[in-house]
Amino acid sequence: MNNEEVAAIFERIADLSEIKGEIIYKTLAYRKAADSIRNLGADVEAIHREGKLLDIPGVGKAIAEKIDELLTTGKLNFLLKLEQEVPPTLVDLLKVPDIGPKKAAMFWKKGGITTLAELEAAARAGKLRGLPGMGEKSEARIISGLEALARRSKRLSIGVALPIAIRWVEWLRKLPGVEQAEAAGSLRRRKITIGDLDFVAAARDPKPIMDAFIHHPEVQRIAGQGENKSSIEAAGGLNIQLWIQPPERFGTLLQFVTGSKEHNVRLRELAQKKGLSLSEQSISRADGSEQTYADEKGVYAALGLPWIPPELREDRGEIAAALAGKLPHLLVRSDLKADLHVHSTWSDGAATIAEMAAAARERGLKVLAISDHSGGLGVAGGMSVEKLHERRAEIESVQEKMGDSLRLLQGAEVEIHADGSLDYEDEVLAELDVVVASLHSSLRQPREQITERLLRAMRNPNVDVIGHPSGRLLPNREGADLDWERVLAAARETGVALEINAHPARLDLDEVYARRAAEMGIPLSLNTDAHAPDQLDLIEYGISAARRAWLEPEQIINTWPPEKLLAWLQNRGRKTH
DNA sequence: GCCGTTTTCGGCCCGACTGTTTTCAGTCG
Repeated sequence: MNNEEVAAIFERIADLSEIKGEIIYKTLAYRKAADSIRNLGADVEAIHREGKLLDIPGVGKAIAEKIDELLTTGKLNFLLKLEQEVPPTLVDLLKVPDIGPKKAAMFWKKGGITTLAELEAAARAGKLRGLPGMGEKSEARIISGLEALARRSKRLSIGVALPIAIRWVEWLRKLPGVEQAEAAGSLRRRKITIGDLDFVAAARDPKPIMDAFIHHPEVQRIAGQGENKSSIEAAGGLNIQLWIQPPERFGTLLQFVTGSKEHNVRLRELAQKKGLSLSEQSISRADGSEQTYADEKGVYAALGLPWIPPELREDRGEIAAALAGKLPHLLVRSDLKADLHVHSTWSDGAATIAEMAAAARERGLKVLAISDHSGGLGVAGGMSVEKLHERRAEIESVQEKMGDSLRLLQGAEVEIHADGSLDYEDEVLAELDVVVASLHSSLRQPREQITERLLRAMRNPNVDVIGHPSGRLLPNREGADLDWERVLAAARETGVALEINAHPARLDLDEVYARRAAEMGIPLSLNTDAHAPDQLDLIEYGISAARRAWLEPEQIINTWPPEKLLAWLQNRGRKTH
């Protein structure tokens, strides 16, 4: 079982326990454990083998035993029993807005409802309104919620969500009375996929702003409206929240709405230990006095912490690091000197080498590898060896024109065949300055096979970088089922760099493995995979991904001074394994 | 069910919004 599967089991236990009416702190413990497992970056099976399950935060004796049973026998009696007590289909009801564990349990016990279909039938027949705590309005909200659920978009990739969010923020900032407005929530933390959009605004009088918000032309449904907080549904089932506080309370508001929820819980626990109470409005003392904060920095300072960058606010150790003065100094765009993975018209790119080079120079890069596809990838118009040799002259000619301002490298993105062999012979690879080896096809091979395949490519001393290692496409296509323990071990052994592909549909290597890889001393390479000049700006998404992985500049070879990077590339081929 | 620079037992974040159970519970972030 992989981490995701184990995590999903504990989330299921949490959902069912909550409906069963188990004390809330037990269900929170299951959720916390699920989260931890998902964020491990290491294989839970490997940790199990080493007998180190108790080292996982939020995993104690009881949960460790459950993991052990799960990984040893493939099933979990505790869950099987739970599913006898609580109809498993009830967890589907929790997805409906306004239905939580209490209502789900009530529908089941008092109304005999266990499935979404039964719920909808009962609601439309007017049979919900007689149940405890249910009136006509609640029944109508359930129907509306069921419809919203059907319309609701899947999570958006950050590349789709960010431009939408920017548009809304600009609209908000133009409203009279709005002194500040920001996108908060998971978008501000730059998660790779976004569920809802959350905006915060500072204003003296919130009413006209809330009014404008719920009457925005894109609003399809008003899910809630109040003085400080309103919630709407926009086109495509996208849910959007707006929170408003006066300017002097904007700091606590922005902090609160940025989240994550888990980060905020830790922060509030910390506040409590200091005899303080943190909310979106202020920090208050036991005597009732309160202090307001216009910016976030003040909020963190009041708790004895340096400001924590939003990308780190996931309760993955950032508060402990902040307390110890050991927050990473995260990568910023100006740190990046090189892009080792861009395409040109020699394969499936839209721009010439000269155009890509000019765009790279404009953006302050010092090194650019033209890494067109090898011949094997038919759809992408990959280069035959002959074409590759022809291209060499053009790169050299553009290099002459660029002079010292930009160093162009002869590169290729070489296809890793289904058996792990590469698309070009070793002699051809050896002629190149940079070899990025990537999986594009047969991604559904079984774990053992696809892992071996990738490892074979990594062990080729001509390979410098493994491009978008998992091959995932966000938000829907899962990556290859790789044995990450072996992949990371092989990367450490061979010294090959793992790519963080900045394209917002990839962001691959995933942040949890990127963080672990960096901790293991594995070099990482942050590249755009640009197929046109303006796609060089997609690097922003990659930077966010790297920041979420706690990466510091020196862990990314693209930040190295050009001489150091070139020396590293030249020495790669001579490595013995 | 987890966890410990106050604790191995007794805690475990805080407030807005909604609808209904006329004083509060449920849901959400």
